[in-house]
Amino acid sequence: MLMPPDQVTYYQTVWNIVRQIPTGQVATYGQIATMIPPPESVNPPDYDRIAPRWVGYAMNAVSARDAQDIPWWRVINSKGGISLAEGSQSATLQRSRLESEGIIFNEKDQVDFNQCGWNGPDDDWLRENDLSKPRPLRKPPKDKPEQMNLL
DNA sequence: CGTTTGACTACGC
DNA sequence: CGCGTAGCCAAAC
Repeated sequence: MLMPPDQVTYYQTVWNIVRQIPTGQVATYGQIATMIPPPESVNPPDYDRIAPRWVGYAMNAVSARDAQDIPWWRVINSKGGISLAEGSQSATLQRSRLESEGIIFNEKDQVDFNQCGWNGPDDDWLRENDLSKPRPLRKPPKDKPEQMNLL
């Protein structure tokens, strides 16, 4: 079996992660990038800024055929907005699909990560796939002010 | 074949 | 907060 180029591996890793995003939740490009170990050719400090773009390339490379298999619309940018060209057919489709999953966009066309942000795959899945745990997008709800948790 | 252009993000003003 | 920029992979011009 032929060994695929690194790029193919990277893209497939991205797609595998995107497949794990549950209905009604969203992940960011940067969040997905932090799960994937940096290639040796990249300086680790640079990786955090470079890799999110690679995730964007991977999403751009999702073919129409694969799109059935990959919930590409659940990947948005770090500001909580849709990165596709505003007004484009793709952007409209992405937003409508998210809204049909119950996701709310505010007046600035951004979602609330505390409400719909994804905190990453299960630990078991991450371990099986040799991936790192991402920074959670959704902070633990402090809905009980009277109950102060341990620091 | 050099240039441009992205589905990005952290950081410095 | 908003704006500009660096960082750098591929694919389309």
